[in-house]
Amino acid sequence: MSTAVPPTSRDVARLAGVSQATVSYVLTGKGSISPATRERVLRAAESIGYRPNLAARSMRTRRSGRLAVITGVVAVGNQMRMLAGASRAAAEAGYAIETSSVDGSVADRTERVLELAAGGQYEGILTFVPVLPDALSDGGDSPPVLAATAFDEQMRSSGELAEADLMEVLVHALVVAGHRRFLHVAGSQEFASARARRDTYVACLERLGAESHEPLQSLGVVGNEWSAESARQAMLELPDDAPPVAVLAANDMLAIGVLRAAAERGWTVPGDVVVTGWDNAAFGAYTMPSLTTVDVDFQAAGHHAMRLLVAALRGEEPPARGSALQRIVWRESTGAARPPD
Amino acid sequence: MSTAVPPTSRDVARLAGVSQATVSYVLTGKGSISPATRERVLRAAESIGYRPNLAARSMRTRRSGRLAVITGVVAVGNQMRMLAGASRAAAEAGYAIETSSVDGSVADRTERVLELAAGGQYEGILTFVPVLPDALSDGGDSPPVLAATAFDEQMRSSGELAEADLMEVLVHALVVAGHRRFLHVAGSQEFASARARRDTYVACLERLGAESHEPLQSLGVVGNEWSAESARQAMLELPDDAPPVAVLAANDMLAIGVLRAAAERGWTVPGDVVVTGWDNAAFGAYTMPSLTTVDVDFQAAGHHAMRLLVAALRGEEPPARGSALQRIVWRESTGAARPPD
DNA sequence: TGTCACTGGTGATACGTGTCACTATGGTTG
DNA sequence: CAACCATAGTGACACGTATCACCAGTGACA
Repeated sequence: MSTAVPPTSRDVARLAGVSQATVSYVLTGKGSISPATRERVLRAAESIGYRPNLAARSMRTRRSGRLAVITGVVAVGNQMRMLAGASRAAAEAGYAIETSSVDGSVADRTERVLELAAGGQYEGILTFVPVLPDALSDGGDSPPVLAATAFDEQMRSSGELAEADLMEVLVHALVVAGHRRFLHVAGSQEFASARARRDTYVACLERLGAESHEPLQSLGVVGNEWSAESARQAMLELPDDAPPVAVLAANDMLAIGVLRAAAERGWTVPGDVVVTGWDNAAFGAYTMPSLTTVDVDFQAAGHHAMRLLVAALRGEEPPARGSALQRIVWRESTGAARPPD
Repeated sequence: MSTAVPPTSRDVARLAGVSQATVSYVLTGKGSISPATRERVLRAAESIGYRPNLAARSMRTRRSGRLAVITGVVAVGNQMRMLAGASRAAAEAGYAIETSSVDGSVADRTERVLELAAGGQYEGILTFVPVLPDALSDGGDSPPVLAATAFDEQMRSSGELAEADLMEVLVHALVVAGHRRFLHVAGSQEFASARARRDTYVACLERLGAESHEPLQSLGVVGNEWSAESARQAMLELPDDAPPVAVLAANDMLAIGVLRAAAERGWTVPGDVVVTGWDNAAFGAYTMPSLTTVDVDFQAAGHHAMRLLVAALRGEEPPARGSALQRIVWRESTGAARPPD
């Protein structure tokens, strides 16, 4: 009752009255096979529930059909959704993905990626957590390694709309709403997304400060990790005369730390302080006050990342990204501020 | 420069001056090989960077060495951490895991699991999201399918400490603190964890109601999904004379919906209402007030789940779970309530 | 001394597939 | 009618490993 031997292509061949080679040609669609025979083979395969043995196929073709995805346990973005998108894209391209979770320092992660790349059982590697540039490659001798966190830089260099551009929109809207003093709570600068948001913030404030008629003040940039606690600490260290101030946090986890600290200091939000986050985490709509944030389509991002990887390992042109993946969600934490239009 | 053919066991054999069979025996540790020869083979393998071809091995052994993990995108627990734990356990047991993300109804998920099980390329399947019992099996003809969400039921039947028992501790502590009116906001009853928490709550209140000198009132159980919005709605529908009431939510996402609704209704927490969550989500320490919750070691849970699966497919006894994976984290949302000791 | 058990190792084979080289069969053309 | 070609299909082989059957040598023991 236990081990029913799975049917092979020879079984199918016997049943269809053809040779095993013919079955193989039918299934790969490569040889020249008459429609009648093709039909007969397909029926035979169907009838006995034949499924090609992937191990044998992969030995013959020397392609494993497997991709590795490196995930972390850091509370950044929504890796679960990215994974879902990547998983779907991989399936569409005929690949299976294998997940490898890794924490530790960026050096540890890089080490792990190199190890996986050298292992030779993956055709490509996609990482959701940052690694040192040494590990990244787009082909050649070793399998391509792509960092999903490096998008922004790629896009920036390729002239596409960078994902952090919405940071400018946020700042503009807050200026229009009358805010003059700004603070950015940055995320771990290992992440390209954190760097992009920070850089955009800095550049934007500089430019506005130069253009503006009224004096615009930046209290600078604080923080260098993704934890709510670091954001809270940064807020608690602000001088007493700080508010009113507009705090732009690099993600929602930092933003909730800001909210908490404001409450602890007796500052009202959005009265004394306004706050924005990023990522549209599920809890953000239910904090008091609810959190203005940037909604990111993580599933689409994961899907796109995987398509980029597949394109790279097939030597195809990288697919263009679809429509905008992000939009600002205005909520209570920014008070009356709204987009200019 | 492109395709350097990877070395095979024959290359190792030639280099070590032995037969290919000997190399195989050394690497699998099965034959009788002299220490000297073993050493020589290992050195040779090391020197040319030999790695066994898994496809060839798996064809020969008829074992794929691969397990599938089904994840969802539902905001329950911390699947990322569970995945990390499961990933580690699988690696320890010599298996590779392949992730497949699936959303949709429980029927869709079940369909997908059955499909993967029938595919024949996985030796076992672990699912983090609930599926219909039809799909679950622990061996026999098809590969074993184990639902990581069904733990509680297994533990309950085997007499171990059930994970929902801390619900009783929560209720007790709140009774001691003087609370007399209770409400449970339940999660999706598809999940065994949600059912367990609900059942424990109901049983506990019934028992206390019978024993107690003072009248204990349960406002019943509301909700049947994991969304903060459903919890909020449930709270908004409470009659005006409801507080003071102690609200025990099935997880932190529900709890933050409760907090939000309480604020909207003008009820203070923990003054008018006290609230507890579950899972110790990262945001829970930073809400206003911070959230009393149950800390769950998801990584250990995922690790344990994978070990159960591996034991099942090897026909071994299921490993006993280690020490307690859960503990209550008392925070502001329950005011002065503390454990009895 | 003959035999037995044991150690350390070899040669051959099968796993299931994709693909190369080749053949038989008609059909078309000179 | 001979020569050629396209079509449809076959037989054989190789991929890299694990394992079975077998063999040479060595010491122990009757």
